[in-house]
Amino acid sequence: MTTPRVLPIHGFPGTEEAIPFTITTFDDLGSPTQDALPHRHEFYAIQYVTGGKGNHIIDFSPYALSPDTLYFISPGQVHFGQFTRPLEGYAIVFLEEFLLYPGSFSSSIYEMSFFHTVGQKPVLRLNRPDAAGIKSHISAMAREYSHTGQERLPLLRAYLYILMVNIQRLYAAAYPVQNSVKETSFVRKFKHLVSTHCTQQTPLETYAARLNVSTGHLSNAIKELTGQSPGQIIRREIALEAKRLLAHTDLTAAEVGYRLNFEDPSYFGRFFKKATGLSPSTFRKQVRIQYHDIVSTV
DNA sequence: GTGCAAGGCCGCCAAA
DNA sequence: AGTTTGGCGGCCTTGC
Repeated sequence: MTTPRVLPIHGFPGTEEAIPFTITTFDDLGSPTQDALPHRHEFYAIQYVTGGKGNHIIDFSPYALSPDTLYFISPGQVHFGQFTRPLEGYAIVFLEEFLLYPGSFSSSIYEMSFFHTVGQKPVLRLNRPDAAGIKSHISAMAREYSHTGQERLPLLRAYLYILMVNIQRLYAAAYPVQNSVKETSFVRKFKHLVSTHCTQQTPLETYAARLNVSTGHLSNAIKELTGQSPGQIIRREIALEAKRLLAHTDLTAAEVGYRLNFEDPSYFGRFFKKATGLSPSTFRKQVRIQYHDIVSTV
């Protein structure tokens, strides 16, 4: 198997209608080969798995697939599946703007702690009664999706919102944190901004301006809530992007560095080693052995 | 919010 | 050839 030269980025799947929202079963999704290759999305995805066997690898962490489990993929995350039995269940995908349509709810995607997770897994295993509730809600969503008429759009938005608030409650119970939703949503918003801007050299003031706070407040708040300085978080995100490119492309280490705005390959090497404990080329070898193992042991 | 000093980051160079 | 390590210094970030 040859490594693709570039890492695929999937835009919103083409639909006959204009709304950035779809719900499908994995059967209807067609070629599972697409999901078996490392790729990333511009959209959010909630996967409700009811059957199938294998592993789902999200940004280098493998998660065994099991029934009655939800998987949350945020924009930019590199993921792929290794299936020995095809997936069963639903995939719900949407863009953030779907929640922000005129007349929609004022809530923000960043209030959902299962997207842009801060330390927690992007996975939620449901117990039997919770799974039944989520499943019937998603089934109702899928039915509404196949309808036509004016009420469809507001209903789908409402269904999605209620689904996410319900998931949020279960997720918060599974992964308790001490900070409030408002505080952690600020962190998630910052981290998402960082993940989309870290490949350019973006000064701290730009992030602060986007978040409508001063640089001083940004530094203090992020340090307070995460224990890390903004700079540390930015560098961690850059290191993650470097890992993605090393693992999934044929770019040389120096080229990966250039892409991430490192003028000097030698400094990039030192940066990467400090962040991950491994040199770029050792990481590349190691992760490919790991993935090969996952492929062959499943 | 402002100022300042210490430390860490980042780029240049050499060498293995 | 490309990668990795190390020294050196300007300058940005951090934390008081």
